[in-house]
Amino acid sequence: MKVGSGKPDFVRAMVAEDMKTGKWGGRVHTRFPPEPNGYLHIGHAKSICLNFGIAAEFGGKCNLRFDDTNPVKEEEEYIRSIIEDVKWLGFDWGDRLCFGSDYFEQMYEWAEQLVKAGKAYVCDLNAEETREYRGTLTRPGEESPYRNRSVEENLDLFRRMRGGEFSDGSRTLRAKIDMASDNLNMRDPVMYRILHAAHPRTGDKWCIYPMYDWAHGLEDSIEGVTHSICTLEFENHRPLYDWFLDELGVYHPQQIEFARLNLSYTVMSKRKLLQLVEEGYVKGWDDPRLPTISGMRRRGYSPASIRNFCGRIGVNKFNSTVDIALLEHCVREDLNKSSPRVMSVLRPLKVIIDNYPQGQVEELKAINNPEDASAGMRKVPFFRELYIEQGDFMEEPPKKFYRLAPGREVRLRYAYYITCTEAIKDADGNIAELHCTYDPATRGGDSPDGRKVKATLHWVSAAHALPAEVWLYEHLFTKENPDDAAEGEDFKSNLNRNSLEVLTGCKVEPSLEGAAPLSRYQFERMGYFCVDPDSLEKRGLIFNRTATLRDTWAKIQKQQQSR
RNA sequence: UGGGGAAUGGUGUAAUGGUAGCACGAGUGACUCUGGAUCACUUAGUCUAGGUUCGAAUCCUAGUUCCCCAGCCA
Repeated sequence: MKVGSGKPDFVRAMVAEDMKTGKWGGRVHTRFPPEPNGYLHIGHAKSICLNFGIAAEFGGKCNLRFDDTNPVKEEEEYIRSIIEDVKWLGFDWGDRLCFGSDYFEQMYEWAEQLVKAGKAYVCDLNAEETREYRGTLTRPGEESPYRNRSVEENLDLFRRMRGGEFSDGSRTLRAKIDMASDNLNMRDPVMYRILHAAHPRTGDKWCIYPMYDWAHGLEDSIEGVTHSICTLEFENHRPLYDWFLDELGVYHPQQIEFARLNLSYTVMSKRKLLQLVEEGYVKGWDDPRLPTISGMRRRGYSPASIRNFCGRIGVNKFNSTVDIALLEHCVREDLNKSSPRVMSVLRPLKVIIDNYPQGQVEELKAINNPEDASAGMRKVPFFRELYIEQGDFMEEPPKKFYRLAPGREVRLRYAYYITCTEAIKDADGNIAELHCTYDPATRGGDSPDGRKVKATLHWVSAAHALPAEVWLYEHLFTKENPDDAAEGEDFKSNLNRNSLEVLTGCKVEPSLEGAAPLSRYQFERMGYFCVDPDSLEKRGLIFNRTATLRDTWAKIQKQQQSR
């Protein structure tokens, strides 16, 4: 599957160069290595598209690998969701579903090898002492008093660590590198810590667990990865990645770092997403307002639109924030071509066609998708009583308002021209219903006398419409950069209070009867909507708004108001 | 103030010594049975200062700004 568009980014250029020089024997093997401690988000999608995309483009392979080396943070549920999300995005790892934990035994043997070579030692410093000995950014560290234990003692202690003799945090296995290194990662990094915790996959077999720096390169090496693509913050870790593999003398992949994705008006860090979920600011990991893959799926994003987005944003080595408008553009672009049109009234206003025969029903032909002739036609019922959108009528229309008003004629899409004769108000002075007349000669929506109208409205038959609930979403945050908060406040203070608006009493076209969960539609003139998975079991039809359509009138209104 | 990275329109990205291009956004207009879509046009950029060169986003020097690193997280 071709994911990228146009010119190769610097990673692809590197891979292409390696193919030319035969560095890896003509092989390309990447991996997507999530830690199962949260749900995947659009930032991960960038990495997924990069890794799987490169493999596909160069005739290579890409593994899905869980970097599950920390049992206290990782859960089965996350593994399940990650598998589902990567698959949904359209990628295939074949039989290469891998787990770092499957290599624990091999990693342990390699650790013993380093101990025997005098390159690793058991250290009795606790966490706080370790930190003190490490020094600071500008001051070199000091060597641990346990640094020069004999190989025999280290081996004995390390085996007893594995055997469960010692308590959590009481000892570590450390690489013996250089406490004076400018790179803090090289100041005798911890390889193993003691953690008497059950692991989702290995149960209680282990009470020592490998650290990322020790484990990751080994996982890549074992799997025969050629290009180990990770994010920028690991650039400082590459010397360590290389050191372990070199000291072991094993197959040595190349680590390449790229910048993670930032998106305006949202947050991407797992920590912040977890906080929003746990503290109830959103309804769960799959809340449609979240940039999680599951949230976007529920919102109505298509896998193709996400892949397309990832191909457009590029890959680089500097931090940047992509305008969320580009993401929205990508969904609209895809959904415009693929989604069936339907007429739904979100905020209904009753219309009575006074001169339309009582009890009569006509089935009018409507086009399912003007962008796709193969989508065919459908019938929509027309009736004496209808609903139109409240916003499509104004008693005193301002300039540039083309829609219905007293005495004005408009077209009902695929139906008739109607003219408003009277607006009935309720006790509070709100418009309660409209009386109109229709012109029978305009059946289907065209006037034989060539008469033009300025507006075409969507509508539903009051007798046939289905009730529905529609959830409208706006950006989760009011600020482009949610972290831009006042003194003493954090990103949560920038949460958009209007990010969700629940509309009840909506009226949707009868053809939507039994619409499948997650199916996507364009509600004409209103936007793209997706059937919420909770729909059927709970309160009947529920739709999530994926994106609005471009709304020229809303723009004019805004301009008029700001004047 | 140690080390490692990086700077191109509002935003994201091309141009590897030879016309600064594309996309999103914004604006204007055309068209339209979705004020949708589509199409056309416009807008706006090489971090700064020197230098090399016929010619610099690209090479050199100095500076500025931003990001990452002091978890027994990944």
